[in-house]
Amino acid sequence: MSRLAKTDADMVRVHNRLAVLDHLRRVGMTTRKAVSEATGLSVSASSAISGALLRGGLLEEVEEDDRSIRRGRPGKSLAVCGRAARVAALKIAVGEVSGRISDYAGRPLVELRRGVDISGRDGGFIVDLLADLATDLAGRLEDGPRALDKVVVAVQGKTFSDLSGIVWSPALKHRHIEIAAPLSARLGAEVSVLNDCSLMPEAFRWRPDFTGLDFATLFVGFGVGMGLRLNGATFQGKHSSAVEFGHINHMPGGALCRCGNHGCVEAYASDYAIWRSATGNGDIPAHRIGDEAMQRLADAARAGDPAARAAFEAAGNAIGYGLGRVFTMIDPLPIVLTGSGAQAIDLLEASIRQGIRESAVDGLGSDTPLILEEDTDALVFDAGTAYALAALDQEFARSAAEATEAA
Amino acid sequence: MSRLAKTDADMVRVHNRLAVLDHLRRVGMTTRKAVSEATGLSVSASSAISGALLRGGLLEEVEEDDRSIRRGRPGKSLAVCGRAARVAALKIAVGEVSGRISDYAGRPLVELRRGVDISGRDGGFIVDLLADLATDLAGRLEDGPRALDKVVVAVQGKTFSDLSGIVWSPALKHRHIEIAAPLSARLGAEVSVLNDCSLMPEAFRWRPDFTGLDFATLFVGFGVGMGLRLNGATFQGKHSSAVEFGHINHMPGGALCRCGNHGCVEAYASDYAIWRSATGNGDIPAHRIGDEAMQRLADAARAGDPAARAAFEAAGNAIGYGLGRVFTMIDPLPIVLTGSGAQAIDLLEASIRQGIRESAVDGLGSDTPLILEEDTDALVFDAGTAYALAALDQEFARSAAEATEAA
DNA sequence: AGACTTTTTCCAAGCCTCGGAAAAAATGGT
DNA sequence: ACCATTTTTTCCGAGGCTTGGAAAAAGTCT
Repeated sequence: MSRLAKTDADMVRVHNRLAVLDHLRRVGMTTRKAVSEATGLSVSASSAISGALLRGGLLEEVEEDDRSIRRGRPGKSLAVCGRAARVAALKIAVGEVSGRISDYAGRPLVELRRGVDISGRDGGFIVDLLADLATDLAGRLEDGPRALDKVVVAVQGKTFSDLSGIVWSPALKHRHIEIAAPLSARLGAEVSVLNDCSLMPEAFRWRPDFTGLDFATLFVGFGVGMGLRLNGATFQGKHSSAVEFGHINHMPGGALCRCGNHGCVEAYASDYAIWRSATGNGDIPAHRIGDEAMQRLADAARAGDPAARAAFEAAGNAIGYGLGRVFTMIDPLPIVLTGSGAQAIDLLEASIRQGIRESAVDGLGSDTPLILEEDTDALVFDAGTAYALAALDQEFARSAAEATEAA
Repeated sequence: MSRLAKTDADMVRVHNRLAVLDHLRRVGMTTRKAVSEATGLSVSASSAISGALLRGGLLEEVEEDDRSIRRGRPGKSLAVCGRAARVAALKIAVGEVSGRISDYAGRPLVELRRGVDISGRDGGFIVDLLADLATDLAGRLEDGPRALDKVVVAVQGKTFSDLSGIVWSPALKHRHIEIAAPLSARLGAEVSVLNDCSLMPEAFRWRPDFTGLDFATLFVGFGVGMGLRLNGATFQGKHSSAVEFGHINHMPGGALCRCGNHGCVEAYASDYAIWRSATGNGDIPAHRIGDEAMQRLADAARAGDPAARAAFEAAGNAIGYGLGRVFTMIDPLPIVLTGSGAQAIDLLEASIRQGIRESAVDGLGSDTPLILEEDTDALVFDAGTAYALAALDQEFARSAAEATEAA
């Protein structure tokens, strides 16, 4: 079996339609001419493709208010048509499920959050819960309920690499839970299940300031997780779903981690690890440390409490060494930081950078940009939505032939 | 600037020509029909493309001796035509430069090895040395000297990501040495300079048993280095050239490494580290530990010498933890091991696997296949040759239009 | 209102690949 | 020997997509 597959006219069409859609998602609104210049397509091709996508209902012509006073025929502005689809991003976390429905242009339409103790529940319950959540969300849409076109479920924990369900999650006692197939049957839309942290770089997929940029997203909170954008693609393992940054070993034979190993980054840098270290309690706390408790701990450190200060410093050190190791393997990368760690960045940053300095060759990357994103939930919803939309774009571009003949 | 570039008929042609070449490199020799089946191209297209490549001189029709007694018109076998090009793979190591010229079919034609003390020499000297080596190699070709079409220089040490030269090498005192441009001017062929370890996965590019497989190549010897093949592509960083596996931190605040940091994998697992640990000498030896010295050390360990045994065990442990960290980030991968570490695998394997077990989540990957390749030089030559040939294939596929009209 | 400019649309041409038919090159049977 | 069969190649028309240039459209400027 050869590795290179053939290409033909179909692929050219799909590729170029995707290029047009992709560009419109980035800039929001432009003319056919501008699309042509940005993509390298000829004006004729840009016009033809735009026309097909317009007839297919994926794009719409919009009135641009900002028409600068220039001579010549003004370009008709195109934009992704929100009405073309509805996608849902759902999220499973410890003690909570939440979700958001967005339109095809990526605009958020409704959001819901629901505290539920799902810890002991089985797969059927989870699927029911998600299906109800999605149905309730759809019911609250302004222009009436409407079937979803694509659903993404972001999960704390490890998911199957075929996006079918959950291998293991700290939110659940049960293991190996199938989600995609049964939920898809309930909702009538394709469902993909992914790890929340590894999904996160998708949130920046069309953000102009991140275009072409390789970076890492780092979640520090209940656990510690990472997402990587490398060579313009969100990194996905073949077996596991995630860059298990939290379980990269920091200190051989070190502190006990929830995973059973000793010395993981998470065993120093997660909420429970910081709490455990600051309180001098050697055990892993049975329940999740609340955000308020972490805030109090951070305030104590800021007030000068030595044990708390030391705990945050050890956390930053472990994160820094972890990043240094990643940078040594891959490259120094800008870091988007979120979770409770982002709230305590004042306590962590110095030791993070110090850790990188000590562990990366020539200390390379110790001055890497740290971008804070306080709202983790919004980030996950953005990421899930972007993932869903990108998948829809693919499907729509592929079936554009039918869309054309329908006109 | 959009990320997706346009596609057109030209790209289709290039892609499909590459698919045909790629398949022929894998299987060595087949018929147009078989190519069609393997690539997914129609028989007509396969035939047309083969014809064009044939006229362009990239392929040749060969007599297949193994013609099984079947009915029907026998297929004419095609193969990559060795005469189409000459490529050189050169290698810079501590105290030695070497090289090999191969034909376009990848068959080795001549090889040379030359011991030279290059440590204190500057860029001009290195370029002269490589140019002379290449010229001497070309002079020894059976069918007379001939200009090279592509040259790859594999270097121990860090190289520029634009393949233009050496940032730093343990073989050289000078830093920032430009190689590609001046050597290219001397030899009349494009020159690419890459790190030897990160290049190594290329050696397996067309090996059928590695098709579609993700794996890592691990060199343990004078230094410690790694190459990664991920998603069918050899991983290259944007800034540095290599997966600096040897400098992934193993133990915070641990043993002193040549790079100046403390606790790198290399500071435990490289020849000098093992030697230093076994002899109880705390300093980094000024000169390279010879292969014979390492053999003696290994034999001592096999004979039961406790210090030597402990040194090899610590080395294996550091490698194992390093692999565990890589596996946690990426995925468990098969490992191709080469260098003096491959010779001492009996002393290392247990502690390597133990280290993976202790550092990877659920010990995943501790049973990963370890494939030994004793001949490091051959591996590097194979890799450089494959890299050069792949680059040539790209160029030839692109210019196939001209080749066609020449017929 | 007419001249200019700029964006879109329209159309013939050029390249690929595809599918089917025809040709080519062997084997097998009578 | 000779013809039917089988299998691989080649040939040819059709279809799809992009391109470049010409024509049309839709505004400003004087």
